[in-house]
Amino acid sequence: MELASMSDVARAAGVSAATVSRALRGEPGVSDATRRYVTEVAERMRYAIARDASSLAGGRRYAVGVLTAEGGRGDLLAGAEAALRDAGYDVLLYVLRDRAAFFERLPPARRVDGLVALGVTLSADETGALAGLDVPLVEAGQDDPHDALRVAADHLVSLGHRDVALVLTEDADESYDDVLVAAGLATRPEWTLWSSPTVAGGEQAVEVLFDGGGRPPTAIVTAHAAVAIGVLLRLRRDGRDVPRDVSIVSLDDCELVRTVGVTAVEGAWRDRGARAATSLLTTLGVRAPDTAATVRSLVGGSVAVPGGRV
Amino acid sequence: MELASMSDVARAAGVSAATVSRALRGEPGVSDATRRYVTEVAERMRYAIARDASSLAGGRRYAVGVLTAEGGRGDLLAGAEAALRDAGYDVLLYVLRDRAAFFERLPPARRVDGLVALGVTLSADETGALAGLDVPLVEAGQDDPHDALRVAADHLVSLGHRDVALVLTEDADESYDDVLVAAGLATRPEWTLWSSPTVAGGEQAVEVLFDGGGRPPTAIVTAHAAVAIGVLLRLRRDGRDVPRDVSIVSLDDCELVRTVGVTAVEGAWRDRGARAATSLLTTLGVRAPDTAATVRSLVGGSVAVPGGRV
DNA sequence: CTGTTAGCGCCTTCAA
DNA sequence: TTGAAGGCGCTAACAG
Repeated sequence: MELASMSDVARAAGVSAATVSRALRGEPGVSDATRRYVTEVAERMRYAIARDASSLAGGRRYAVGVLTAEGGRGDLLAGAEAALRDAGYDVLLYVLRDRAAFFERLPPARRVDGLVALGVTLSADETGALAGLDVPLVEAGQDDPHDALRVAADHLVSLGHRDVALVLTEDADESYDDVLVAAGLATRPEWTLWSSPTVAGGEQAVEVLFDGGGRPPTAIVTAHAAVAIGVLLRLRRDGRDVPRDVSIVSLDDCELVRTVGVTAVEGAWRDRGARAATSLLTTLGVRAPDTAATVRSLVGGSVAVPGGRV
Repeated sequence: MELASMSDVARAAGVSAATVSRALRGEPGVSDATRRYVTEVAERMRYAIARDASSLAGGRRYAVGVLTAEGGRGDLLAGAEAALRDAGYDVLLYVLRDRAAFFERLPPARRVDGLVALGVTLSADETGALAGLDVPLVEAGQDDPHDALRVAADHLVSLGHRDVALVLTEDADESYDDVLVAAGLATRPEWTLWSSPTVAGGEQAVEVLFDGGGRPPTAIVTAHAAVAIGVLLRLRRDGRDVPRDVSIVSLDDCELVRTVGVTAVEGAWRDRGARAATSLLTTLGVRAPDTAATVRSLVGGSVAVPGGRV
């Protein structure tokens, strides 16, 4: 038993293939009754369109290529995939290993309608090579976590925290303090630190925050997951209880922080991927389904009211 | 300037399209000279085959669908992608979110030559639904980490460890002890534990290993990354130095353990993904490139000679 | 609103 | 060893 083709459906429905095509794609020029009937017949026959043929005839491929780095973030990818699939696009995955070879051979050539680069920073030459494919390209990854910080700050404030320290990684700027201020928090210069995006960076940040003579914060927000882990480890080693003595929030949500139990702002990375995909879809003229629905909330157990019990 | 099509190449080379097709695909029936010339012309024109047309005409799609779970392992995916791409196959990514909808609508229908399920356990019904696609399916994820344990055990033995404890997760069986024996280690019943695949599980394992009256091990091997983290945290909290007092090896290599600095057996997950893909390719009749080249070694800093300094 | 007619770019017979 | 012809399943003009 072969899979049903469009002409099979047409025959079964007693119409022409063109009508089936129009009906199924929601094209105008088909009566409601016909469209309904054809749709029903197609479903009953479990008809699945042959994209190859469709692409060949229509010129559009209904596929986008997603470029990721080896060891890239899975949630970035998942977010993009979700948005693309919801829009009816196939997702061709390209994991960049041998970059030179990739940009030389350009495997996505003639295979995709657009490209999304997720968490890979493209050089000018590489961007130029991709331009040869003659399809739109969207890059994601340079986005900043202001939104996530907003969520975290609001939550901490609602719990009564007033003394919140911020451990940023190198690519951040002072504008993050503004978010804290907007949330109703007082900022202090010594509570905004920069560290390397590593566990060691987090450990050092704790030293700075608690060794100086100043008042120690009741909560620490980190921009990077590894830093959050470092903060946690150092606080514990110093005999401080998390979250009783100090709360921790990671703006960077990943398997790592979840497993260790650090509270993180959820969905930030998924969002980025989805936004990139949506942006590309818009360029492609597709009215992309709303992405705003992504949940952004806190998960984890490293946050409590300041100085008290949970 | 449009992209060159096969007939463009044919015209430029002064041959028929059929000859170009045969030459480029390595089909027999073309003189060496012609093949070389055609290949050269195609390269010069930067010809890229239109897969849509190729699939339509040839019946094979040169694409396989990869099913992954949301939040699935990136390295499993990367391993599969590498193997598939090396074999000239496109990789269609399907992140399973709404499983019911996925198996009802079956988006890969008529789009792939085969399916690889990575880290998703398929129910009988789901497998049945996929069978309707009439393409081969390979699942990966149930593989066991005996190989990784072998690497870890050999390394620990070479450092002089004799007392090695094993913290397995629920899906493991006693056969792991055999690997330790083969590596020249003495096993003891109380040194083989089962725990939940969580940080808490690792912490509890340490309690059991060190609170009992028996001799404590000098090294702990865990099958799961989160467990390794738990072991590390608990040992530290108990005032034991890692790796001076106790070495830790995680058979499960991931961002998590690397970031925290736990030694892990590298490449295990990549390998699984690649093996699954290779297996599928074999089913598809493709002589898959050798995957054995994947490095399997130890990375990280949580291992030292027993009882001594590094 | 619906059907008919041509291809889309390639692979696969079949002849030469 | 090569070329010519047909068709894969669908969409996009055209007619009705």
